[in-house]
Amino acid sequence: MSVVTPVREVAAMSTPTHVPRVRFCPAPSGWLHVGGARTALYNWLHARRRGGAFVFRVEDTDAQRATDESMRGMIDALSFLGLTWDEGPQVGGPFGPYRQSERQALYTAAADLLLASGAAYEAFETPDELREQREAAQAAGRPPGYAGGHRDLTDAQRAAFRAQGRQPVLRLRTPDTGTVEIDDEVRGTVTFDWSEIADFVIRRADGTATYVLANTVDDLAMGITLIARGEDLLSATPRQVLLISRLLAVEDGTSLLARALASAGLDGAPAPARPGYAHLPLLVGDDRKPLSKRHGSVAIDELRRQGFLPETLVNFLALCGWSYDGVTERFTVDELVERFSFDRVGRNPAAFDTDKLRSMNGDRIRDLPVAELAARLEPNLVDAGVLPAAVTADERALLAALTPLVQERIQTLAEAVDLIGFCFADEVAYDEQAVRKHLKGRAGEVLDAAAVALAEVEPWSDGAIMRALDGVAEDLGLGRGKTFQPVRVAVAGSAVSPPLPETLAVLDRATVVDRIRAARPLVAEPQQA
RNA sequence: GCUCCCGUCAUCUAGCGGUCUAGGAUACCGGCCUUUCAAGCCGGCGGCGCGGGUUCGAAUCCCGUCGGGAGCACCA
Repeated sequence: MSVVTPVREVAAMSTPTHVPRVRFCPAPSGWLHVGGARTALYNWLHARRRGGAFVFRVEDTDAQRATDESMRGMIDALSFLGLTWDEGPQVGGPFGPYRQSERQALYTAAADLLLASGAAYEAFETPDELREQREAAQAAGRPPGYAGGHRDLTDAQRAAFRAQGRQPVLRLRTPDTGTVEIDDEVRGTVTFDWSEIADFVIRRADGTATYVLANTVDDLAMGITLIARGEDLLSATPRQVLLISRLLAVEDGTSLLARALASAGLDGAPAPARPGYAHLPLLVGDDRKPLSKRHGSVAIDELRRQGFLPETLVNFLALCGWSYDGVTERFTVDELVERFSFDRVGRNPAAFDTDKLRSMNGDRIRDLPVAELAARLEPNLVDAGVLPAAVTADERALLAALTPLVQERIQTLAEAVDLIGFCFADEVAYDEQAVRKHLKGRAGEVLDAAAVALAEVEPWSDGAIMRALDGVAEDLGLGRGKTFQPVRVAVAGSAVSPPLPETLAVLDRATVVDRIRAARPLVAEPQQA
């Protein structure tokens, strides 16, 4: 399906709201965490549902923080989740480039035009002076925002500042009176007083664009119809709304934005319109504080490494702030696309509940076809060093046989490592506690008898092994607990493993018998013989 | 300090004036099952922040209050 052409047709009909264009625009610093992924997901879902376009734009205007590594991480994480973008890095699109570092000429042109039109003005305060003003204002109980000191400088004053070697920033003039109403798809109408909103910087002294400018210009230039982002940006919205008005202001038949686009030699959306808004509730940690590294794993890549399935993550993230009917919690991606809408998004912040995530992941693991699960387990076992990078056919066959045994015992793929790692190891790593607890008393007799019984049992199958072990138990007059556990510890090194007969059956008889004999000396004999 | 947002079990959430002695899920507790660990099944614990209104009737509407969060940057 083409996601680009319809926009032009729609623009021609001047009803741009029919085909939504949404975007996800992270700053490439750090990793994609669950909050960002949730924002990306909601946007993606919205675009997919209405046959619109999902635009991925990289906001790397702050060269200090942006890194290529982070950029790759974002791309990998989105790809892992299956959130494919229609326009953006790697795939291009009609309104590129999609990295803001490559669009500076556009912001410069827009800022120049804003200055020429009188919407913006030059301010010469240094960062230190602004900090002092802010502190003084705070101390006096006044709002800390810019007070408008350089709003109405004369040419002579500006020249004097320049003569001192100062470089000005550009500030946008905000109204002194009146209100702005923001019509938000999740919050309804939110009203702000213009008097609360100070003149803000759109271009830094070094000539680069700030977030508000770059972000607003690009949303317009790229024909974005709905801006869905975190609630933390709600109070920045009036400034963007104002900037949008200034950018869309028409003079001599062309908008300021169109002129900026032309002078930068870039293509923009044919008929940019004022985008709508949807401010998503914050995703917080289990302590109700904003998510950070302290909250364990909140990076998508880390969750992937731990063995969370992308379909679980997508399902779970969808539920972090959105609900369908309050009862249904299990959704396929297609069902989400079909059902998602911003009007079902809640307004209160959601805590990221790892326990529930694990539970949902376990459910999905259990529902996977065995062969599929085995295939997904493999890379995790390789990462953990249980399997070599080049997995042999034998190892793969063993994994396939083991997979049904772990399927209902793990919540994450990584948990399989502890459960069946011993099956692939050359040597058993004995858990000290397990040895102390189970290799004592009559365990020696059990191991001796089990070694003999298992060396002879025919066929080498779980049923026959079960009967052999039961025979040992009966001969010694012990229960299954007292017989199975010593054998389990001898073979697995641990008191916890998948069901014993089934597990032994998939291993070589020789391996099993050897391990039982090798463990024999570990048994602590009773003090009195 | 100012502005804005939010407030149902520990957690996520349903609820849009009567069907709510507030429903579901996770976690937790107990039982069944049982060779360990799980899974599964059954049962249990547990909540409308508070105070005023409006109304025959309020978790639902209004006001206040308290609490939490975000923003007020030459960061995004």
